[in-house]
Amino acid sequence: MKKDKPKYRQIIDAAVIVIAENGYHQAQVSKIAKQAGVADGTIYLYFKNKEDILISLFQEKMGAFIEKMEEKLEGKKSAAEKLLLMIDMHFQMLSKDRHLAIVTQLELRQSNKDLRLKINEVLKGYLHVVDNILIEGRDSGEFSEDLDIRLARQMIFGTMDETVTTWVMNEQKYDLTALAEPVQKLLINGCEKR
Amino acid sequence: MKKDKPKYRQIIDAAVIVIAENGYHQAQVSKIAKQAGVADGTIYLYFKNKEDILISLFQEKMGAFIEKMEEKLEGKKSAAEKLLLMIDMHFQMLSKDRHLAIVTQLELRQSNKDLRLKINEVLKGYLHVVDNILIEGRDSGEFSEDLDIRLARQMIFGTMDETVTTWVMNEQKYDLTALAEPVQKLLINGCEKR
Amino acid sequence: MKKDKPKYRQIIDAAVIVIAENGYHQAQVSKIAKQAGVADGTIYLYFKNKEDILISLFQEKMGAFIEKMEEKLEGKKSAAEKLLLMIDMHFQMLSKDRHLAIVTQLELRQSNKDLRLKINEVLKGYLHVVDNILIEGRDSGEFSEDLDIRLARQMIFGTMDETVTTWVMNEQKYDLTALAEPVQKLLINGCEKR
Amino acid sequence: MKKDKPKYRQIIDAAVIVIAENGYHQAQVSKIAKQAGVADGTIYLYFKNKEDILISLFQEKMGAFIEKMEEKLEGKKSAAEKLLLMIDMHFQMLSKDRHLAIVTQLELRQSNKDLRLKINEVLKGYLHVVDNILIEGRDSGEFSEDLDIRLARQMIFGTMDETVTTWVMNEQKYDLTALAEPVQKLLINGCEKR
DNA sequence: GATGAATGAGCGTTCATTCAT
DNA sequence: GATGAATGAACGCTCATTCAT
Repeated sequence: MKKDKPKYRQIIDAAVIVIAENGYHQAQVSKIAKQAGVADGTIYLYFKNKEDILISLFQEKMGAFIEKMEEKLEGKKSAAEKLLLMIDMHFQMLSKDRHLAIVTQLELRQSNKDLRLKINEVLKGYLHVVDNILIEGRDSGEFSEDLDIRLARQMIFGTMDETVTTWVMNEQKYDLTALAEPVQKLLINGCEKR
Repeated sequence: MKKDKPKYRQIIDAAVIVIAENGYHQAQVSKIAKQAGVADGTIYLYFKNKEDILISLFQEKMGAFIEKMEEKLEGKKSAAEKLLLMIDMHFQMLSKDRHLAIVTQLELRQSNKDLRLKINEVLKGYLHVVDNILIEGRDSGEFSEDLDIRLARQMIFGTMDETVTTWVMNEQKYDLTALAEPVQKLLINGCEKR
Repeated sequence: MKKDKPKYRQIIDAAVIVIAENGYHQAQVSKIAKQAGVADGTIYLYFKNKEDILISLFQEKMGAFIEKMEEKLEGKKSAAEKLLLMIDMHFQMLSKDRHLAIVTQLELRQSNKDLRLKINEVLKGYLHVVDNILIEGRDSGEFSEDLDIRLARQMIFGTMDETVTTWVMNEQKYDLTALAEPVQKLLINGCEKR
Repeated sequence: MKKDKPKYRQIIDAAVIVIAENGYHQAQVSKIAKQAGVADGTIYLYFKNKEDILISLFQEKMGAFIEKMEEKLEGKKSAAEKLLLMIDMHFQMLSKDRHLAIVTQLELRQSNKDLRLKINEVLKGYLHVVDNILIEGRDSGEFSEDLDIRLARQMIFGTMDETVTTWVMNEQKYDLTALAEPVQKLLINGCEKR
């Protein structure tokens, strides 16, 4: 399996660094190869084409993240707790790897529609995690019984995404993880005075 | 003033159509010129360069939208009503112009960081509209008194954006405007049962 | 006659200034028109095309110069005196008009072969002046009897031209006219000790 | 070293031919690549840009020429002999390569000021050769003791250049090398009868 | 005569991908 | 498996010239 050979990860990690430091459109294959310490041609022994590097990058990082999250979520009882854990892990993952944050929030979005459709495919795993939390919360009576799962999921995703993107655009100047709890509260309670 | 001449709008409208139908990276200047019914060189009598077309496009469409919205908002009393009006107008604008929806939600995001920074500049006007609604709601006692304006704004923006993008990615198959009210309710009440 | 209308000279003078200040390749017709205070299209009422402006420029400036020189040369007796007068007038003309010097020595040479052939056509008048001085000197016994007129003319032209070009390239920092006499002596006596 | 690879010379030689046959402004990179038998992109593995081809062309041809000349000059005793050798070699180099003659005398002069400044830089090596001959001649008593080296150099350069340019403009119809001796005599003796 | 908006042909350069070694 | 030299398609922009007013 190619994915288990050291050069596979080497190239993906190089791609994250090169894209974060140079921007998507200045991340030429030759630069990634140089950063990875391999020849240009070697890239094509491990990836079908440049797009394949980016999809694989997303799959590797996001796949590992979702797996880890599902594990941890089992330890939590209420939907509210699960939601908080998810937001917190999401913010922590991106806080820890500033390169990855830039790549996922800014650079990878410059890819064309095709690539983004494939990225969405990967995101479906994440989506199911959110849906499960929401369904669980609705069925247990924690959340409103007529909660529209799809809309609620879009609110949760959209809010987290906007929060992280704003943080990246502000050059990661403040502590993102501190926002996990207030964001969770906001998502659960909404704006209204209670 | 160049902006008042018919060819200015002609070119911008052509750009929206060409970008929506061909994608950002396949929207060559010559294609836009052809669609607008002018010569390639004519473009440069009205715009500094290709990027300038895109910025102007965004300014024209968004600027007009924000203006119209501010006018209409004056007629509403409560913050909740204003929020609903804003979401509804936002969804209606993009529902009415399917090309514009594709361009703002998918294609324009492929632009480089520079262009996106300029787009964000334009968006600041929208941001103020949201902030004003939130502040008003908080001060009037409608919304929670310790509402974090910045976070709430990110939730509102993020949710609307995610909702529209999902709709566009699903090829605009369902009625987006029907979602305005449920989205507003969700933003105000959150997920929790009350 | 178009040449007698004020706009004809106006445009030529504008061309000299624009070319000297912006360089040959940055001397667009629209810039020349603006400098001349006329509309772009007006240029084409007085000149066939852009090349025609440059040829006319050269004809006007050089034609007037040659005429004036021929007049003055009549007052001189010896070929040596005539040679000195010619060199002196040549250096003075270009010393007085720094823009013209830049245009003839540097910028106009960037024109294509066709234009330069036409410029050479204009220069033939000058050439005859030199040839006449040389023939007169040879026949009067002042100059060597087996002087190769063509070679001698090339030496004189070449030396004057190189001297002026070097002066222009050195940003006209020293007094060119002071070189007229030493140059004439050098051309007459050569390098050898006598 | 890129300069030692065969394609480096191949491209330079192709540039000489293409420029000579099509003119400076019609010498597109794609034409040069085709003539050299390489792909367009290959040019950019050996040269920074189009201008770099032209500078390198000049450096290669002129650099080699000056080196060869300095070697041969050592075998000559008197300044007069050295001057003759230099003129002869200059005329022979350009006589042997008709394409190169066209390029250096006509086409390369159409380049912009930047390129010509770089060409002048290369010419400084040649300039030193001439200066050395003149100084030697003056110090040995062969040439006039109050010879102005700078002016004399301008005369020699100017005369050679004008002679070659006239020959090229006359489509190289006569034997240029036959003019080496008469030109040398003229430069040493001047016009005057002795 | 004068205007100036409109035209449209033309080209240097980049970079993902290949393939002989 | 690994290399890296070679490939060649693709495009934004300029500016001399025209012509309807």
